[in-house]
Amino acid sequence: MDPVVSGGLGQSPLYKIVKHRLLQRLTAGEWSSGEALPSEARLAKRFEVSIGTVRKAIDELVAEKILVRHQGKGTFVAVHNEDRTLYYFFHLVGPDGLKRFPTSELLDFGRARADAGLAERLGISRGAPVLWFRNLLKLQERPVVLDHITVPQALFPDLDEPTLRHRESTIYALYQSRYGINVIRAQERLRARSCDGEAASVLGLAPGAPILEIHRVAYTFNDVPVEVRLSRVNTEHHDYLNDLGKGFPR
Amino acid sequence: MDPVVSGGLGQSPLYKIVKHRLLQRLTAGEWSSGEALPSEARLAKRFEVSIGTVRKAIDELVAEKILVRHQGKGTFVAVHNEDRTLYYFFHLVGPDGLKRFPTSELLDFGRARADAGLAERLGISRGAPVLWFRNLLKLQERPVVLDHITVPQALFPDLDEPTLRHRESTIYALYQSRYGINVIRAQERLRARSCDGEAASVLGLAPGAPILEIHRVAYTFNDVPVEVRLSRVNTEHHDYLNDLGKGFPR
DNA sequence: TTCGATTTGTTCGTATGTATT
DNA sequence: TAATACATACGAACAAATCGA
Repeated sequence: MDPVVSGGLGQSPLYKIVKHRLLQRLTAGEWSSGEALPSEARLAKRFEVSIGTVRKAIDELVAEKILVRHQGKGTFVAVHNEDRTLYYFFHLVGPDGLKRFPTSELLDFGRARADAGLAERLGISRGAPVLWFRNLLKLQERPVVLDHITVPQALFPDLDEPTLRHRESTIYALYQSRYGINVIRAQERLRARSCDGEAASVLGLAPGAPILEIHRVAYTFNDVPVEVRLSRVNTEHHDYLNDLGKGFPR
Repeated sequence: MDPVVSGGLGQSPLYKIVKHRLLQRLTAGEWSSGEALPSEARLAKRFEVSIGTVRKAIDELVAEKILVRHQGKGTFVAVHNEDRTLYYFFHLVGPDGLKRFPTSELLDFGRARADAGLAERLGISRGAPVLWFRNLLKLQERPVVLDHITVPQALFPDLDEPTLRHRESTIYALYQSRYGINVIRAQERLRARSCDGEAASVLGLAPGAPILEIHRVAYTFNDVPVEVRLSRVNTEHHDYLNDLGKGFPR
């Protein structure tokens, strides 16, 4: 049952197969975040292909921000701690158009079971245990985002309130460093809604004021969902910035 | 003043120089939209580089959706008429998550002069003549988006109301086919706001209802701005869909 | 239908340049 | 300085898709 022969990618080009095998090793945790992969020459030997074929496979993984190359040093598993990836899933900017690092405050933490909708979005069974928590993001002292985040218990066995509260970096960096889960993709759906009373008071808005709602599902390798998140954003003083046509070199 | 030697890219790799020269020819209109470029072998001869170097230059232009390759046929200037690019700048989906082609209705058309803010965003001088028009988009008979669009007069010399009203495809396809202007990139800033009375009536909402405001600046080659657009979106029944981490192959 | 010419796609190999340690 | 690693550039051969004779 070698995926090279049987898997979903029957008659694929060699470099796609190499890419797939690299993804498998990555998923299996052979190289953890921040760690260097073997050199291209070594990988070429291991997979018994030319170095150019390995490069082409890595090219795509770099384009997908799963790997990072450094000339003279090596190829590394992308880390969510670094400037390059830190703002990859964070789109809010002030009037000046610059992204700033938000401060984060954990509000609640709890356990529950997945209802039908949640189960479908998380790819788990109905009634499966989940963890949820609410998080408040502030930009320049001003409360801006109220997040309600839900994850499958199974993927984050020992995740609890103090772990979340005392984390060092972003939530996705925690997923990565502590649970080996790499968020590499997300789908967001944005809409304008009226603010309910509680969110209003947290965000410093009048009840009924317009807010931006963002429903996000975050995925790891192979499109496996790992998190569902509802963000409610006060867009009085900040915008959601979206660059179209910038997912390319330089 | 050959950019290879002097231009902004002094000591660049060869393939970057080839890419830059291709962009120049594109801007100069040597190949118009939908047209085929010379074969890679011919381009390699013309630029006196290897075919691999030409391929690497074209690779990036394809990643930027400026060119499209078809095995066995050739390399073509991307056209905004096709499914692949049609929805590139259109992000609204219904509850099912599927994009549908909107119907478009021109509401107003007029001429004005650029104020300070507009001049800055369009990269023109204050007081320069501009054209503006409002456009209503409907999805499944329902009015969803009210666009207020402003462009520099200079780039669209003979653009008038009937031309806009009787266009065959999208607005960007018109820019491309009639004025040779390729919109390849845009920056959008989204926020939630309350709806003013007029927009409310056009969009079938109560005055003061929350709407999604999208401020867009659209760019052509070399980051030259060509259009400023304010979209007001009724997100009662439609979402703005944003895929993060999908700007890559397959 | 078949065949051949053309064009892009894949794979290999090699040499050299540049950054890091 | 030397060794290592990625980056660039070249060339060759064959595969796969397309199109017209």
